[in-house]
Amino acid sequence: MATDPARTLALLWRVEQPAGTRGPRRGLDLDDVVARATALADAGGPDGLAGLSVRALARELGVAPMTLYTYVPGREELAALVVDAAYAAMPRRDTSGLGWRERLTAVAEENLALHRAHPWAARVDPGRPVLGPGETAKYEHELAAFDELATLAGLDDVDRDAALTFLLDVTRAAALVEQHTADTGDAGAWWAARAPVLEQVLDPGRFPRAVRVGAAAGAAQQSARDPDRAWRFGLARVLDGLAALIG
Amino acid sequence: MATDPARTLALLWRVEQPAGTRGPRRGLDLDDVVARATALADAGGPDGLAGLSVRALARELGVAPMTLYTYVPGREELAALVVDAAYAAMPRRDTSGLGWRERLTAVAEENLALHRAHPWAARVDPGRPVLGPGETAKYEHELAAFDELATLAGLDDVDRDAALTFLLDVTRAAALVEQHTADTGDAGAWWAARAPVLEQVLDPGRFPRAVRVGAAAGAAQQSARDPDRAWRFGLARVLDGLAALIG
DNA sequence: CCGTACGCTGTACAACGTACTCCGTACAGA
DNA sequence: TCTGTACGGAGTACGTTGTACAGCGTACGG
Repeated sequence: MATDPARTLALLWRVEQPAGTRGPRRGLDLDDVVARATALADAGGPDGLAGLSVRALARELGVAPMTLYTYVPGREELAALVVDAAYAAMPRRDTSGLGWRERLTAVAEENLALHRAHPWAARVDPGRPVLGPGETAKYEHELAAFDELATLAGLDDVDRDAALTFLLDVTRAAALVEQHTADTGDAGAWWAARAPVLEQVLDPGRFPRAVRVGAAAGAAQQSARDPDRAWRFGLARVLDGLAALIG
Repeated sequence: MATDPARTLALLWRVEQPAGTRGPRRGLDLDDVVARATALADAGGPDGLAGLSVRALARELGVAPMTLYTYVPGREELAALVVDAAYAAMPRRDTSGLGWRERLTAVAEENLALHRAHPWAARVDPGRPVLGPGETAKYEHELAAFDELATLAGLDDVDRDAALTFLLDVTRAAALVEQHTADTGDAGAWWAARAPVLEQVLDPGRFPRAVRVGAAAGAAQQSARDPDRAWRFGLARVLDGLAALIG
């Protein structure tokens, strides 16, 4: 694999070289390839993007595996395209004019919706930016939501970025927990399979808080009444923490 | 693979059935296997745990690949053992008696140290608890750091868990960003490889904030002066957000 | 009308996890 | 002391992965 960053970026932004007109016409469209890959990843559950295989995608597209390599340099670049396309497809509420708390809440909700639509998105390494058009548009939109807060709190650009990262981190983490409880399905079965060993081993004398709090948190997460209490807790804490920056 | 949760838990807690005394003695120690696996994962960088292979570990231990399957049911369980061992090995400062801000800061710093020692630890899915002795001890220790805050703010057990999750999420996210800038190594080279395309494509008219803030944040992360500013920002926000719960 | 650039594919290789089968060891019971 | 058997370990093999390479056929530029 080349893994040439410039080539990957050119692919993401669709600024490939003209690609001479000789030979047979392409049978596929890059956007179709990415759309099908996204569907496959979605079908693959939380690890759908990691589990996305070139061969499976080729089968889906009715094409030989190696054919995909004329569209995309390799698996890694394909994943980047899928991620960026998901970012590009996010609905972005126009919240200009609203208060900063509402704007930040909207951003958080949009990201929560993303993670619900594409469970694998929560496993994308946030430390490795894709720098594609989708991610850039998302970044621009979300930074705009901080306009009022940045003014009120006197945030410079570095802090504005940190504040956004802060908000997204908490949202992603909440999505991961939510997915786990959803995957678990029958919560009783999950615990039932583990209880025999845990009862033998989780000594309330050694781990008083862990046993008590773990049981409470586990029960709360699985209660249908309050599925996203941790999420709302985190969001409220984020907003309060940022509010403390204001004068 | 069996992937029997009870078997995995028994393995983690070392409460395997006695295992009759017939036949040759075991040539390896499970703890050694896990220690070597940890070393291999550490050497593998950020994706070291995902990239840890049974064959490579067997080679390292001077043993046939299949031999490892008499110690561990499969790759997944091996990974769980590695993770739990890393949690178990974390130094845990005794901060009882200190103020809650100091105690929470200590917890955050311990986790940051973990992520620095084992970059792969930041990629462990926090939604899928391992429930081993290491994780349990870590959980107990960290919950204890919230004792004073829970009293002052009237946190119930569910909120206490959520608050801890909140703190750890922000820490993990900061570690991921830090790792990225560390991996990047020569920051100039990273940007240089991407600049030609980005300059062509990042229109400051379309993405005014993204271009401006992105540049500032990128520069700040790579400045040696202020490597963990985002981390301290996040931690301060967490503490302020939690402080708002008091009275 | 040809040469050539290009889309596409079949084959092949290295690496992976792990199921199955066998071998030799060393203890339990006689 | 002898023997049956439980058990640790290893060799082989299968199906999977990403992708390098070489060839084939198509359709346009000259």
